[in-house]
Amino acid sequence: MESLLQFRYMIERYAPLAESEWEAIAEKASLRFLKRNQPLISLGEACDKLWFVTKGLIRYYQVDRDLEERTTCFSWEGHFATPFSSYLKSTPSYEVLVALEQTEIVEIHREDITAFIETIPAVNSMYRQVLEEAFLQMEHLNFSLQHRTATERYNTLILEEAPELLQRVPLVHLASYLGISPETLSRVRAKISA
Amino acid sequence: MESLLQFRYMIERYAPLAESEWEAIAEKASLRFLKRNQPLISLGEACDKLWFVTKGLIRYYQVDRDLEERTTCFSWEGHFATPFSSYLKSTPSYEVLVALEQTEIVEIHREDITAFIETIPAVNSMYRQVLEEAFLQMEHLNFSLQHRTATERYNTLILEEAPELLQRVPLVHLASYLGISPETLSRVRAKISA
DNA sequence: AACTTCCCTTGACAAAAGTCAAGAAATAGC
DNA sequence: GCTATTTCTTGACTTTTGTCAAGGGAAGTT
Repeated sequence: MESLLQFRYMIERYAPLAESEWEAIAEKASLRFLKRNQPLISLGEACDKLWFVTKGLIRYYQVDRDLEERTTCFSWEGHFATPFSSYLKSTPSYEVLVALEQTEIVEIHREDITAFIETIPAVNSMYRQVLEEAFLQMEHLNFSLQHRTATERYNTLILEEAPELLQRVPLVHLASYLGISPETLSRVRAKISA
Repeated sequence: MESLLQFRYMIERYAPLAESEWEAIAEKASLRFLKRNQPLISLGEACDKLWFVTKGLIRYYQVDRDLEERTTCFSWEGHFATPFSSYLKSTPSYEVLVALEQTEIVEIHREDITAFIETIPAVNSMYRQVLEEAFLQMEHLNFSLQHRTATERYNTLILEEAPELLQRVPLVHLASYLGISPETLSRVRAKISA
């Protein structure tokens, strides 16, 4: 499917768009292509764009005190990708977003999106609801991290809820996302398949 | 301070309210008082109200498979309190909100708030920004749970960022919130003060 | 195809955290 | 002020997870 259209359908999942509204949005939206391992935003850059992934997969990570990369999140086709704190507060990003695969992205400047949120009800509604859903997702992840063992987290967060990540993300990064070492993840997997 | 006014100030932190707008809101808002240990919402109840705490402290927990209470969150004066999933989706709540102290709350029906979000720009703006801030908070908690040890979590999440909880919340619940056993928390504290 | 790099697993051991049980200390409620 | 209850700590032990190190295998690049 044409990539811009994917973004239109995303908005219209929440409320219909008038043709003129869509044209206004499409005019401000541009496409961006990333190669494997290419960063979408690097450490310390400020982010003034909103991104929507139409193809491919983005990994989020922070560089920790010990210089290790700590993976915090993934975004793939059909989802937004943004270093949210930097986007909202116009501060240097402490997280890096990098493509794990060839990735295609719809990009819109924050000022344009902000304007659309004010003027286009469908965008307002979409923005609010995407935020609400992301919040619930996050609550879910939180509970898992607070109160579940490594094995349980792997089972629910990966095997049940995002099995496609297994094919697309190196296990080191999944381990980091689950808050465990790669070796522990390896053993968890060995025990399950035994 | 008069409690309803606290709620008004909350909204006006984000954008000014016309007097007529505030009157419309005040008319729909009511006060509610909870004694220590009194639930604000119980397991399986659906939530169709939004709550704002003006005095006191609310603990959130879920009852797990092993019948243990897993604490997930706290809300105190100046913050909203809501079983967000139940509130948004009108589904039975899987979390319980209970007062840890004598607590005073501003209550507004969801339909009224929804209407105000549509019609009063300040409420729209406040709602969106409170959600955004809560999301950032959650990201922060998440990172801590994913990538920090028990001791580090206690240091940052409690000692640095919410020390007043120490005086107000039994350590069992703080331990659960940090994703560790009460014994471990006790040892962490012993090691720190040594 | 050969080479390099990255990825994953496994073993041995160390460290961190959980569990069970007992008792001390603090607190709520009368 | 007293009592019953809750809360917190500590010890001994178990389980889980992390760390270090080595090796095999897959995948990307030239």
